[in-house]
Amino acid sequence: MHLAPVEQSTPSRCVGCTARGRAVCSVFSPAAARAFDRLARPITLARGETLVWEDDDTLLVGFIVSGVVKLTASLADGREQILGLAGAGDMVGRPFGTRSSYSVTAVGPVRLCALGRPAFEQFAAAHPEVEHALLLRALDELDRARRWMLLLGRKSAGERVASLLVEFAERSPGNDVAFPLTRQQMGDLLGLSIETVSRELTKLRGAGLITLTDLKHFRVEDERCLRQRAA
Amino acid sequence: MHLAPVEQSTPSRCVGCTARGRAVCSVFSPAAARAFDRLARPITLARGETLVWEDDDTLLVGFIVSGVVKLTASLADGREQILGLAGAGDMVGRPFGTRSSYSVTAVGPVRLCALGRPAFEQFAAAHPEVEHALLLRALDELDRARRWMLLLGRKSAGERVASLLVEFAERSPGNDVAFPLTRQQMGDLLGLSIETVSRELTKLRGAGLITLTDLKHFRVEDERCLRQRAA
DNA sequence: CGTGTTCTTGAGAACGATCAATGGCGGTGG
DNA sequence: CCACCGCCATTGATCGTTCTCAAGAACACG
Repeated sequence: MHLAPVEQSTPSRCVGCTARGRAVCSVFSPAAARAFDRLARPITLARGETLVWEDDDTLLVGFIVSGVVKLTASLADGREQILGLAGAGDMVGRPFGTRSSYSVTAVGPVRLCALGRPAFEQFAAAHPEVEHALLLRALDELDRARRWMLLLGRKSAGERVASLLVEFAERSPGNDVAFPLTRQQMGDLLGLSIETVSRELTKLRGAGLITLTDLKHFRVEDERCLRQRAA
Repeated sequence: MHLAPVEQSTPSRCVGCTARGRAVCSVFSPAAARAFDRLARPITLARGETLVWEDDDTLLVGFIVSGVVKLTASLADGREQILGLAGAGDMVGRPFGTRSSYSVTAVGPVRLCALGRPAFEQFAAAHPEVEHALLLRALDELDRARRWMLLLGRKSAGERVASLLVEFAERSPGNDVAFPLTRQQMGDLLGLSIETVSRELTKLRGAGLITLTDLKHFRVEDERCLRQRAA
């Protein structure tokens, strides 16, 4: 029969996607995956490239396949705040809204899977399980943003840096952790100057809580104490 | 006929609800409204009463009918940060998650409409239009939280206070605005001490941008300049 | 092996917190 | 009705933390 189900003849690219397990896409039904596949196209960003600009119309929604992007907001005089990081499986962009209130910029090389915002909105509306998954993620992100507000509003510089190192350590398998960010980016995330970040790191080193093996790597020597300092 | 549609005989309390137009409930189908009505019960809180405690299990989801609640997180030594305010029509609680990462406390007398978290989750899952509305709200809240992160991380005390006054003014119809918060609460929201808030208010008064008619009311004299100071 | 970038360290200034005292307002009870 | 009390807000003086400016060191790149 040459009238075999046409779906079989368009194998989904999603199937082999390395971010599949972590992304919203994991809840796609086979039909949804095929529909998504037709709409999405791959995009790559080099380090420093910006996908969405603050205050611009959001034309795209993307799902990160690999790499890390930062979400940043800034003031007229150039002061910048990193609002969050997004990695493999995370969504970037703002469905159901026109203006983006932040920029999305690649921290390193990034691959993602993008579609037009209106197309994605239609797709989501047609698949309640997708909207449910988006809701769960949005609520999680909201919790994370709010926890960060406590850090920005009330924690001291030392507590902020310790908190960040704990977060890095939690995301890393071994005891030896790589800084995924430059000092400048850590400052922008913590609401501190680059010099203060550096000084607090040397304080922690001096206290024996961490060792800086390399400029880009550290080792947690006393996790208990480090967590305590994170307050 | 005594077999008239049974739905007609259980009029929905939602129908007369004053928060109806602003809440997620506005998208309820008649059937959804009746189902919601069976599950929800009214709750009142006095000023200072806490509905949900930080780090506690979230047992309830509520929709505010009138009044204002604050969402707060705090550190072991008592430092506190207000993460946001919720008013008529807003949802409080954390569906689809067990632990609340913040407390919910009444700023003044509050009336709300509450149901058990699991019951609400089932209800939401059964009504995709409700989940869609929740998603839109969650994304909006996320944008607001992130805008606040820029304030907490990078704005000066003067800019923070001006930003807050602009927000108050935007929510008020006339030029004469009431502070919905005490100085302490404003400090907790802005990540500042109570004294700094007070000093910045007098600076703005001295500059002629606002007049403090009463301790609890101010008038915007130069909105353009005030916005400029909000950076 | 330079050259540019990033990181560290230091000195000084500025900003906001803390401590302390005073003033204003509302509620309560005599 | 007034006096008292408690809470909230303002103002001042001082202290500490963090930022800014500046120089030098370590590293990454061609």
